[in-house]
Amino acid sequence: MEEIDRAIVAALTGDGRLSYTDLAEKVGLSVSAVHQRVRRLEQRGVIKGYSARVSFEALELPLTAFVAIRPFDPSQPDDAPERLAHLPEIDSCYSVAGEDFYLLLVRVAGPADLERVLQEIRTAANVTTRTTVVLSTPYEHRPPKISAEPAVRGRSRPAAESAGSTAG
Amino acid sequence: MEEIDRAIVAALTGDGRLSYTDLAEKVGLSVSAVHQRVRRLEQRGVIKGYSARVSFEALELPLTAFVAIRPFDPSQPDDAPERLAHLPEIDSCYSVAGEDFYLLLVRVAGPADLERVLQEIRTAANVTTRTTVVLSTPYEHRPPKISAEPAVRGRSRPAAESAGSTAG
DNA sequence: CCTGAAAGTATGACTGG
DNA sequence: CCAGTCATACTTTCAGG
Repeated sequence: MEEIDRAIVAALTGDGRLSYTDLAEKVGLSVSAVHQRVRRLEQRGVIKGYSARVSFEALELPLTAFVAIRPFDPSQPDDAPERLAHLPEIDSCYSVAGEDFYLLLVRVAGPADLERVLQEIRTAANVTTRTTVVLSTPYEHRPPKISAEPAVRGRSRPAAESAGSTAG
Repeated sequence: MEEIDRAIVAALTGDGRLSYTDLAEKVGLSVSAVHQRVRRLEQRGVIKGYSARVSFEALELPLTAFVAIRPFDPSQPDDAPERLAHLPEIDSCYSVAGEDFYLLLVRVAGPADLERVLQEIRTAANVTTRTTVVLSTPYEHRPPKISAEPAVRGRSRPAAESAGSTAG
């Protein structure tokens, strides 16, 4: 990916509702060109979609917790993510290396809700849980570093490109 | 918050670029009314902003890890979040209950990058780290459950519903 | 791959139930 | 608090360098 595409992605991660007009000004292209690039980025899957950022406190889900799970019986087929997908309190599910099998991020209304969700997790996926309550969130979902200077790290790339220089 | 506002928030978490026209159709109000409600939701901080969802693989950040940290010297002032904020590889920082002080979510290009970031975390915040590598992400950042559970029992005027299968 | 322009559509403010 | 209208701005497509 090249410099202008990175600038577009960076701008849209900061404000997903930026108009093509503003975007064109930011990156120094015409509106049509920017529009074309955004469509290509969406089509290639670089931009997967757009979301509103909501306040979980305002949605009455002020309690966040990480729930590490591991199966009671490791010989059983491991389909925990599917068996837990129906629980709307689970924000994210990560398959992890280490002692645990999965790490879940859950958001609930309070301790009583957390207790209920933990029970549902245990019964639905036949797992044990180890829960870490989040006390506060200094920052979350920060835009990734998308610099204009792509650092090539140890992967083979087309021979025509050379590290650190702009390619045509 | 009431039912229609919840429906609006749910729709916008699923697609942050929905037009007010589409939104009005979904919730069964006029464009003007929906527009007014969205502005109030933004103003009240329920909707904090809009973002593009990007593919971290496409951004050449395919390696995700959780880094639990705790200070070398617990008597020192605990300002780890500020001292780590400058590291762009840190996606999120959670203050947690339990053995560790903070849980960081980091995204990097590969193992070599992870090693470098861990060193930077340790020196910048004077902490020890315990890292859990993410192998895969079955799902992430799912829209929270918003509707169907009003806080106060009571029914306002029924809104005409049409075409309801969005944002589970 | 870019620019520029034209048609269709959404937005934002305002009037009025 | 909701609906309708209108001027302005944006989006989207098409022709062309």
